[in-house]
Amino acid sequence: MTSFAHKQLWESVSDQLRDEILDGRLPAGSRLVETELAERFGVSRGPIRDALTELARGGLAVDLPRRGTFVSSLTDRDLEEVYVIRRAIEEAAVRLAIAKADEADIAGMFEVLAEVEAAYGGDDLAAAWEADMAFHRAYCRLSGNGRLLTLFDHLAAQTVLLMRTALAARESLGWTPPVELHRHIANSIAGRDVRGAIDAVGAHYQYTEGRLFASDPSRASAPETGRPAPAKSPAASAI
Amino acid sequence: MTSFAHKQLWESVSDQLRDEILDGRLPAGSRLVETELAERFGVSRGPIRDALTELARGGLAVDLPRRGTFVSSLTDRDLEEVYVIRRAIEEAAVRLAIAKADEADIAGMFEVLAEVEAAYGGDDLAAAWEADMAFHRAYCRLSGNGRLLTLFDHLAAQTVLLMRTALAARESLGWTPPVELHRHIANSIAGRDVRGAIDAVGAHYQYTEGRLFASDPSRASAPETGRPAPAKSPAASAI
DNA sequence: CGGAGGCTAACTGTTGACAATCGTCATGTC
DNA sequence: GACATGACGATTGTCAACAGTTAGCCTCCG
Repeated sequence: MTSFAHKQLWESVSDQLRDEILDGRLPAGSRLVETELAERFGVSRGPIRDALTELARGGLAVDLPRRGTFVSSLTDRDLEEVYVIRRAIEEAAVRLAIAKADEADIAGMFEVLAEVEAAYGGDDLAAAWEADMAFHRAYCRLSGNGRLLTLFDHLAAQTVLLMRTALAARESLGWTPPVELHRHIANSIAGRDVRGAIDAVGAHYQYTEGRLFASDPSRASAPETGRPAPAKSPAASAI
Repeated sequence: MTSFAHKQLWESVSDQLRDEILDGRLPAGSRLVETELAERFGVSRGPIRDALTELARGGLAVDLPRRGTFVSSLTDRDLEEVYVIRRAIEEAAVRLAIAKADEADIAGMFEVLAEVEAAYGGDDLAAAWEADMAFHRAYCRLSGNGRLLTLFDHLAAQTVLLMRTALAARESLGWTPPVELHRHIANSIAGRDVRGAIDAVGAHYQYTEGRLFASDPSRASAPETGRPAPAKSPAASAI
């Protein structure tokens, strides 16, 4: 209860950089030079290195050994990877949430959902995405699985990053937010309908992926046959 | 092809420590003192810190700020968290593997499976676990999803760690390895039977969890009602 | 004019040292 | 006798500097 955890220096740096990356102030591909950041934040290179490691851990940056650290420039393929995992763990999350959440938890989830719908009604698309993630995060939290929650946080951050870079450019218009799909998920959880909730999550992702990859005909429904190099490092594909 | 990647110092340290943790030479709860390790490995504290960060990232160690780093001592609750996520992503993995794997991939998977069964026939339980993980890893790799694969690696390492510490003590006897469940998974993938493969993975986990938590009657089928503190850090529960 | 090779500058990987913090133990007080 | 308080030791967090490597540019040669 009491432990204020004495925020480490690198945490402040990491938080600040994460905000700038997700805000777009640090565009994808930007080089993050340790000495520059050290001077800018008024600390030594040590905490900067820790902060960059943390960003790389969350998928927002990639570290090329002896080359430097860069803001991740995620591709459609990366987003597909992220979505596969998000769908899998969110389906597990709603199953657990139904088993563990009490009425107060569910009421809180609906509050978040209302904020999402309000945000989509406004014209700040970035704020809407943030609220959208907060809703998904809500039932991941109700799963009571800490590992699942932090995993979701990492994946959500990567989702937001790509949303900003890729989607905003090409089809920010034809996009209609999946409000009724969200409500379907929430209602299924509230109604303790496991099958329905899992299907609702699946429907949500099917809709979203269909929307995102609509412009790429090669991914219509069949997966590509040729797999690229084994890629020991998962981030190697994204500079 | 050419890039030898010039293995960083911290990677060697991290690999060595990981082996020792999974071997049991570094028991759960052991304190990992930076200065000691620096002297032992003949390097400075910098690479040691990087190595410990990597271990913490994989869940094999926990870092208490200003207190030190310790080998994770995972609890049943941690194992349950791990298994929930493993089941979720492995179900997704087999789905993708069926879509993407060619015949050579599947033949390779069956080779690994044969090694697992041979290992379970022997008397080196640790080697059998390692082979077991290699089989699960095989179809995660066939998913073609790099993030999923590294996520699996982290979860598998935590599984092995807890297997050694907890399970070996209490019921290494009554344990019958799920060889037929493994073969069911492999056959379903080979037969391109998505539904069957997913169900086979589910059956495997249902069996394994039932075996592991059999001694804990409170977890028979109903989840616990009282949730502990929110636990901002997922590793906080495990010293 | 184009390309290969070497040179230079900049940055990361690593190191050793300093300082702040936490746990432990001893001491003193209620 | 139990609890609070203080000092000490050990360990981590942070810092500044050195060495090796990488990328970019410039020159030289064909």
